[in-house]
Amino acid sequence: MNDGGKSSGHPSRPKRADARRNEKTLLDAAASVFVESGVDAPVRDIAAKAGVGMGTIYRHFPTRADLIIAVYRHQVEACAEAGPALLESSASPYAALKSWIDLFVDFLVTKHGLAGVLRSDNAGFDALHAYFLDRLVPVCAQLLEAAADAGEIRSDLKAIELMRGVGNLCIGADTDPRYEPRRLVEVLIAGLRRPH
Amino acid sequence: MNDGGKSSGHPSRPKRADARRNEKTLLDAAASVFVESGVDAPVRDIAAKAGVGMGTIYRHFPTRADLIIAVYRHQVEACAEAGPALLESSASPYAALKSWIDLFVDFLVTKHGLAGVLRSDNAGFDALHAYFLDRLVPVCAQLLEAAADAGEIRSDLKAIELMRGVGNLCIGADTDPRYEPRRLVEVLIAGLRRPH
Amino acid sequence: MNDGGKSSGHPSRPKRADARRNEKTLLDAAASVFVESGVDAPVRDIAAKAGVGMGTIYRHFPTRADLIIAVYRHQVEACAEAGPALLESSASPYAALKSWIDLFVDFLVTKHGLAGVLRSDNAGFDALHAYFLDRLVPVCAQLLEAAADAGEIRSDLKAIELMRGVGNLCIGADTDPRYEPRRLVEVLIAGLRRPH
Amino acid sequence: MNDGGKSSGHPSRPKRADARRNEKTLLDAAASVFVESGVDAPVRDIAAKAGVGMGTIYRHFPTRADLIIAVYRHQVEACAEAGPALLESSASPYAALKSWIDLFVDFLVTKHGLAGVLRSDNAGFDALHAYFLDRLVPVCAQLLEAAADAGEIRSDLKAIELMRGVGNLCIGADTDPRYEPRRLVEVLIAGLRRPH
DNA sequence: TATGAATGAGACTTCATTCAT
DNA sequence: CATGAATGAAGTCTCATTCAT
Repeated sequence: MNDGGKSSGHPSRPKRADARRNEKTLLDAAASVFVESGVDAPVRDIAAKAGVGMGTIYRHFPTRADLIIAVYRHQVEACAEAGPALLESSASPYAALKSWIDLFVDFLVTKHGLAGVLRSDNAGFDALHAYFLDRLVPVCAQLLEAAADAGEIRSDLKAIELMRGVGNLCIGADTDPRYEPRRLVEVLIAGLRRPH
Repeated sequence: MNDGGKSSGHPSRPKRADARRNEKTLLDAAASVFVESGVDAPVRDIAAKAGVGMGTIYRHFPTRADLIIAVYRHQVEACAEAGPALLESSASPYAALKSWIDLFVDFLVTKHGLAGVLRSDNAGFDALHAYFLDRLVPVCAQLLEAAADAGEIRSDLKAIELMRGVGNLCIGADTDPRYEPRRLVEVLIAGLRRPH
Repeated sequence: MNDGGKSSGHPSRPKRADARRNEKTLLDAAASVFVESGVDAPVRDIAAKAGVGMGTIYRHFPTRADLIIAVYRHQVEACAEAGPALLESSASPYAALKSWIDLFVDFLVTKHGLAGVLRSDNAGFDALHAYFLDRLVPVCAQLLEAAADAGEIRSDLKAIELMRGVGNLCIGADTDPRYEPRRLVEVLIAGLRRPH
Repeated sequence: MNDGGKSSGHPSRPKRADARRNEKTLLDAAASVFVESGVDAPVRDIAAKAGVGMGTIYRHFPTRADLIIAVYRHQVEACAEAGPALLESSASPYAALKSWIDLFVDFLVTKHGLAGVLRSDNAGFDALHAYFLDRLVPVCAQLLEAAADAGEIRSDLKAIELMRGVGNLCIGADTDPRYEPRRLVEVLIAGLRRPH
């Protein structure tokens, strides 16, 4: 994981520490600017925020999609890891589901504009979408299945649908302070309960 | 093309006759282009779709907001009028609410991108938003109240919240064929049912 | 270019009274708008000021140059006629020259932007320029010659030069209240006095 | 212009020289195009003349005013510096004044359209106007005062007025070969001579 | 003949992206 | 490798001018 004093001629060389640090800086800057100006923010703004030249952005993330994907990968990872933990520590699978959804909502709402991208169907965003779902849907599915198995909720709604719905409900929450998605998400989750 | 009942033998193009319905044409074209490209679609595209010059757009709708507002006013009117009728013809207030929401969803989903604008808080869109809500929220509120009075649903969710939620759930339904908002809306509406 | 009512085989037909009145209205409106917005003012503005459609402007003055020329012809006529009268009523030819130049300056300064056009070399303005000079230069030349003959001024400056100079000195007087062209014109005229 | 400490090893320095050369090119091109088409010339034309993209214009001069100001600053500087030198090397203050005015006229006439801007009162041009006067008026005032002190000329005309007058007399000299402002300026300066 | 809606060229400005340094 | 200057496509908006009624 380091190149010590080694120099040229290395096949398949791991990234240098400073390069990784640079990439981290870029992602933080991009996330921050996305929050302020949306995912269409000028590259120049992101570069400025990161304190690097625009060329550096392009070096690390050849296309805007790459950058956005990287930003989301970063965020998604943290969320995904929280899923199983909640299932273990909660009173019931349904409670765990609710808690995880809350986490998911917090995540989306806090990260300004993220929900908006989630719905995007722009070419090149498929990769983001795919990864996002690949990583999070299983977690959600696990929670959903556990609750269904416990007889707490209906079992005909797929995890991907639920996540999409929750994601959509979060759209615009950041720009409109009057909009409170949590209440609606609560209603949505309530709608999952097994009908008598 | 047509002479609208007039049997005059004009050999030349009835250009001016078309122009009389130009505004309608413009609205239809704008709605259509909005569906395909969103409300930020180039004015030129809308003009091309309508078969008119760009200047014509600006003549009728000086600002983009004016155009969008006009497009929505057109759509909203039809939807709003359907509300009371449904309440009368349905088996129960809750059924009427469901039907109206279905109508609303159809409306949003069919008119691609409309849901996206509904959430916008851009300057100048306030007028659109205001009108939209002024016209539709009372209708929804009436249905909601009727259902609440009948004891069919909980009464702590405001019409504006519900509409916002339904609107959000419809975002992206047009561009992603895999996404079916109706199921989620159904779950949301189910979540309204009075808890036992 | 413009030969009044003559066209395509018609014998020179005099204009109808109402047509002439209409043209007068147009010229007044154009002059007024030129004062406010300059000679590049939108045709629509002029039409609005005159209370007619834009097409009417174009009917009477096919090109912008035609309109401007007409406006100036109108103004120039009045100024030209004042020349000989002043020569007769003044104490000396030089005094008459000064008075006429004052008149000319008043005319230019009052009619906003007129001086600016006078210097223009745009195609189509040649006709205006030519007429303007044809009508005014002889008047100025008469005054100049009289003063030179009286030994009051040097005789090596042509009328056309002097008028051009005075015209130029008036440029911008309308838009910049701090600029007072009369003092400079006075110095210029003083510079004409026969050197001792 | 070298980078001084060449051995210091600053690798991120060389671009500046190119950019500065570019700016010079831009100013020259703008001045040239202003001469041909006036200060309202399309940015595209200026960019084409300079052989650069339009964006380069905007990078260096965000607004048109900035560009014009820069063009004038460039020209004005050279003229201002010539003032004191002339006062020292001329036979009399009046002679120096005449020479400087000649220089000023040459400057204005050569740089087509410059005189036209001098009279502008458009918003944003205040800065240009202010700088222009700040830099040149004192020079002219110095010459004027010296001549007045020497009893060669009347002392009631301010430098700013004289410059404005000379500037105006130069308007159009470039586009109309028949117009020779120098003769008129000579008359104007002659008009300054102390009357007996 | 008068009207003014429609047209569309043209000017402005912004940024994504490339590439010389 | 990093930088940021340069490019130029794309979008907005304004009017001069035409022409159907």
